Amino acid sequence: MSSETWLEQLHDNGYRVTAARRAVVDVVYGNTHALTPIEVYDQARKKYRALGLVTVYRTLEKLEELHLIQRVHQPIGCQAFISAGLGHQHLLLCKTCGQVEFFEGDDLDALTKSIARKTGYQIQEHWLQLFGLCANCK
Amino acid sequence: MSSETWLEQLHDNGYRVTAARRAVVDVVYGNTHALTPIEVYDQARKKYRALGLVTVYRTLEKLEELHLIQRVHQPIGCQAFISAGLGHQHLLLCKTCGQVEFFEGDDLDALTKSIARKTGYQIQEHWLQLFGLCANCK
DNA sequence: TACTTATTGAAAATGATTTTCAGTAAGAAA
DNA sequence: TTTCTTACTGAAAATCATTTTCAATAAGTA
Repeated sequence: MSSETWLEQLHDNGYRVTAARRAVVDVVYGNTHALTPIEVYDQARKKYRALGLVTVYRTLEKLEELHLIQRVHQPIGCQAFISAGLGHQHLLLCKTCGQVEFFEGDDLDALTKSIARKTGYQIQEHWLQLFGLCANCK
Repeated sequence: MSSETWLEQLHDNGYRVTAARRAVVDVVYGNTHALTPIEVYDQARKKYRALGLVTVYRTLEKLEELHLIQRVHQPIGCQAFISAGLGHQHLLLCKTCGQVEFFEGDDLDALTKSIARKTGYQIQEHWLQLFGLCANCK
């Protein structure tokens, strides 16, 4: 499994595989840090100087649409993206270096049902995120 | 407990209580819907026509600093604010009308410890949010 | 190899937020 | 009360992120 997978996905969905998109995908694919569009732009331009920031925005939009990346919400801002986890996964973020870990196995059924009963809401989805310090930063 | 409480808090922290701030506080205090700066501006101007949008931004900033309001993160955007809950509370949001409910009593200790062990992270805080349809909208 | 049309980067437009600034008014002190 | 300092105000300008426009280019099918 490599970044080629993402390029194939783009192709299979009717999008063209271009040098600009390769550069963006190469930066984001498998990166364990959440990156903003500008950060992607800066890193990708090291490999492909002619890249435009607009193309970064457009490519991230398509990758998100194909569920290959997902937006990361943080106290400092909500414009960063990370490779999407497989299935129902949650994020653990290092507050210092921005490193991201995925985890699953949260069991919120009991809590969800209890809250649905108390509030009368029909609960459809949940967001759970943990913040802390990674092994390196602590 | 009324919006006067918030005005007192502003005063006690060395900020002045002005007509503009009263208008903003009157709109946000006790409101069960998350409101964006523009929405606060539109509603507050009904009571105080001379209000400027800049002052709304500045007042929201101070209310957040005093932990009287908190920012609400949603799939559609992260610029809205709601009266802050007391203590450690989480949000339940109606996807249709934006109504907000607070809840507490999540017990994530077991999960948190297990993930800390697996990842080597020192976990400091967590975000939990539920989304669904409120009793009216469902 | 030719040809259609999606994609590109640059520039302009947009929208949200922040800064600047000179006039105003809150509220402490007299 | 009145005075006086200075925090606060709204308008306009500046900034920053994101989106749209557009003519040139190149992906990839025919």
